[in-house]
Amino acid sequence: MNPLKEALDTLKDTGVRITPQRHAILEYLINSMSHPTADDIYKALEGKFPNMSVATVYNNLRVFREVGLVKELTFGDASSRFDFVTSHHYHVICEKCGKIVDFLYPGLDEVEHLASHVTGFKVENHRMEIYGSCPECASKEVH
Amino acid sequence: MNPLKEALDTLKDTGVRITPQRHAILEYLINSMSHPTADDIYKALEGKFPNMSVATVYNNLRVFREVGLVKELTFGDASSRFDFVTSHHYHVICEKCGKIVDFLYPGLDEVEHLASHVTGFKVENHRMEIYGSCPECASKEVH
DNA sequence: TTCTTACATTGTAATTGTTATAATTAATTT
DNA sequence: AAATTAATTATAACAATTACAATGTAAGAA
Ligand SMILES: [Mn+2]
Ligand SMILES: [Mn+2]
Ligand SMILES: [Zn+2]
Ligand SMILES: [Zn+2]
Repeated sequence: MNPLKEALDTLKDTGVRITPQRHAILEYLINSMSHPTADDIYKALEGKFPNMSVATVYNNLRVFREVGLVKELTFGDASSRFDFVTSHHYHVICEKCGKIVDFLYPGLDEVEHLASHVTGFKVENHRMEIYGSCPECASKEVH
Repeated sequence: MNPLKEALDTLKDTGVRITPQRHAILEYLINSMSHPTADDIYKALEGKFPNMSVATVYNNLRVFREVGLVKELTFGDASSRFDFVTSHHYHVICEKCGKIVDFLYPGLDEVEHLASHVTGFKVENHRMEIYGSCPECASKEVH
């Protein structure tokens, strides 16, 4: 089944109304294959929805996050980015141009276990990102 | 040698003037043994420096970051936290009360290597945090 | 010392991403 | 259809941070 249809089913199951705006935001998240900001989405859809409020984008991204359809990525400096949730993965980020690349890695269970053991925390999850220069930016560096 | 003295030497070596405000901010960062926000520092020092501007705190934290004395920690939602740099470590964070605990773990070199291999990035560093409930909050949960 | 210049601090305004609020519109239930 | 509930819109508010201009301070040259 295609991911959009599946996402819409999730909304239906959790009693969240499927509005044209929500449909469009989901569709954009899935098709863009990137990690857009709320503003990216807002701008991308202003052709189709000239009257949509930026608050609607934020509201709906929060709704999607709450039902587990999207993951919010927060990289310190700038604004949040949103990732349509497929399988669990990490991100490799270019510090020069900001490019974000998905990166699969088998879960770091051992780290979570050790952290729990050492600190006494009930560990739920973790985040990890890898930073560096993408091939394009790295090649520009050496000139 | 004590860390404050060492930090002041670093400033001297890099040609950064040691002002009373800078001295006090560094001292607070080292002695508090925590991960304060800029505002925490500002409030903690307003007794000693009633006229210090919040801009001064931000300016100097940036200076300290640039010369490698402090690390800025950005956890999405709230404001940045600042960590006086000692040895490399990770953080375990309570999602209930916000407590932050240092956590030592041998470097995840393997992850960096694989990421570099798979994406072609020139990998520089990574970040990782572990999330869960601290012992106090976890015990409150089960009631 | 006095003059000069560079750096630092202060107070405040501006900026940015995000959220809150109230009014309006749309969808669902009765 | 009427009533109820949820969603959207427009705009104001907010909080963290930065920019800016004016003032203050310290080191170096004369
Ligand atoms: Mn991703
Ligand atoms: Mn720490
Ligand atoms: Zn790049
Ligand atoms: Zn806690």
